[in-house]
Amino acid sequence: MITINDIAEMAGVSRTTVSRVINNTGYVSEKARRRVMDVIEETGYVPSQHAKSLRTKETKIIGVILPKISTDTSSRTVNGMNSVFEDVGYQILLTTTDLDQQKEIDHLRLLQNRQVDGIILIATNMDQKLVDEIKASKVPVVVVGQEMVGVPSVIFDDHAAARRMTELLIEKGRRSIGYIGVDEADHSVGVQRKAGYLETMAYHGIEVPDAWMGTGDFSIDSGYEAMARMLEAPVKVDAVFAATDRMGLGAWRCIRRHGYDIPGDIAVVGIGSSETSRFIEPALTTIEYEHEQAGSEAARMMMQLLQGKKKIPDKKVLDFKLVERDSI
Amino acid sequence: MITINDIAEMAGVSRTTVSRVINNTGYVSEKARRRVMDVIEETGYVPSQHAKSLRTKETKIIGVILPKISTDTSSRTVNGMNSVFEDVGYQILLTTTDLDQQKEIDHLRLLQNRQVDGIILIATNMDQKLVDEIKASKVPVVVVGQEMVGVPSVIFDDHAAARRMTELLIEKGRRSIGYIGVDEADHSVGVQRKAGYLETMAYHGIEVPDAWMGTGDFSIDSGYEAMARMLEAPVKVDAVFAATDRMGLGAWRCIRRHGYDIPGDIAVVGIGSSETSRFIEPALTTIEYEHEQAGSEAARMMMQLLQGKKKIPDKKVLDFKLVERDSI
DNA sequence: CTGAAAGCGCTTACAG
DNA sequence: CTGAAAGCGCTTACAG
Repeated sequence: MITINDIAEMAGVSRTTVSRVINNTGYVSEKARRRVMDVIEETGYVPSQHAKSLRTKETKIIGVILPKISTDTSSRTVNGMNSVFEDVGYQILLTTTDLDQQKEIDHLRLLQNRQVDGIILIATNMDQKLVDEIKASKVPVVVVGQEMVGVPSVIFDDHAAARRMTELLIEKGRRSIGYIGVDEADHSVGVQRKAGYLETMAYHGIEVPDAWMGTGDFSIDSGYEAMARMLEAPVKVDAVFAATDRMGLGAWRCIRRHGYDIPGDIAVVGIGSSETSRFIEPALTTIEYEHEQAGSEAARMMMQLLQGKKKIPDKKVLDFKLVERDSI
Repeated sequence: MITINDIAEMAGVSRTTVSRVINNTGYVSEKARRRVMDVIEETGYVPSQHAKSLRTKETKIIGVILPKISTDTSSRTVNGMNSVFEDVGYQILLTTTDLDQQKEIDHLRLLQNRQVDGIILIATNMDQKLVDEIKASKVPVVVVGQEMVGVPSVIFDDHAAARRMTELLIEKGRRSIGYIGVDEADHSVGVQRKAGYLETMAYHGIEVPDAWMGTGDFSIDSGYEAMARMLEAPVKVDAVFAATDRMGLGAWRCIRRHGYDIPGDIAVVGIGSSETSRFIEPALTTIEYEHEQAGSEAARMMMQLLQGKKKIPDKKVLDFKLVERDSI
């Protein structure tokens, strides 16, 4: 392996000078600079990041913790982060938790050991242990997807989105609107979306029997099953609002399998704007979140944190877009 | 920051001893070990990976170059790699090329500077410059998705898959089978799949007019457009084979929009087994590749390379599965 | 404008 | 079983 010492020797200067031309810092005579450049060019020398990091305490690597890599949401978010980090010469070190809460904490530690400059966590819960771990972090942490007080976060307005969607259903003349949610450990999806739905129903004076409230686990199948149970409710629903598109897809399929018409008998809506939801006929009405934007916002926040800007906003709430299609 | 020296001092031993207990190497008395362990425990000390890497020349990080992160294929492949790397304490450093060929080369270099232990490249082409760069790499490289002579690769049998799919269509009584492919720079998808189709057609003595051969760019829209052109061919097709599910989806939609029945008038098949292809009605007949397996195989190959095993297989060809559904 | 020297936090022969 | 010392490849005051 070729080192800075080799270059110095070949160029007939000290390694201090080589370092200076590499980093474009301090004074170097044009003649010396040229000689060094030439040698670097012909040897293909590249400085060791480790040696550099050891000295500077900087790695230009951002650790990213994902709940699951194989999802459209994750990949779009990472894509957004990548677009800003790339421009500033940062890279991403990815880890996945596979929805294991303990792993979120493990990876938080692991990444710090890797001496990443910062960590972006795509969060699915707000467990107190997790929050503690984040606050104890030696490097800046930005959270995406869940609002954590005291931690810079990028979130979607789940509450407003759910309200808006429920309103839409009511505007369209639906009254008996069922809901398929998820566990409340997930504050954004489990709590906020449900609250938006419930509040809007209450606002319009519509009572919601228990049988209209289903719970799934994000999967298509769980949406199917929740819907199947809902179809047996004593008071029939004329619409169903699934907290995610995938569960909405399951409900959609279930409704058709049971011989009902969409939207004639039952309207179906979701949140997430997946490709499949757009492609089926009738296409699913949904809410579109800009995950790329969430990623790039998180990255921008991280850069500000890294630049020592103290006064960065504690949270950034992203907009959503209602996508009205045939299922309604 | 707390270092090995602090631990040594607090435990009343030399840092050599601390290093020994951390790495579980050499002799350490039980008493000393315990003292060191205790101090590490209570201080929460973690060794600096950079200092360690600087000495050992090992980083336990594998660089992964992806053409595009926002695709099902990419994420499943990374998932597969992750599952094996995780067990052996390796992590993944991700970069994306966004289908820019120059970036593939740039990232290959960039990752070496990061002193990754190895690089896995999900390849979309076999440009000679790229091959040269790979062969010049200081660290082991494994390629996924394209066969590169002299470079350990994990590939799918695209040729056999396309043959099998064409055969199936013919078994079902179709003769006028159109094809929607992609640019030949992509050897696997562009060349191999088309060859499989063409050979099977020739084997059965079916002539293929130019108007049956379309080209897209992997997108749904490009499949739609290629199909639209094909529908105007003087000799009508009674089936269409798209080289990817996404283009197949476009063709599927185009056929229906033009008032034809699937599979009554025209059968549609693809390759890739995407979620949407499963969900539409009639569901798309397709070929399923095990991307997770491709990822884990690549990771295993990498580990063997890293362990200095010289005699690893030059390539690993993965199996495929025919998924017959209603579109045929 | 340039270089000698110290130091970043580790590991590893070597000597005891 | 243990420690002193050298060295990994860099950067950065400091002195000239």
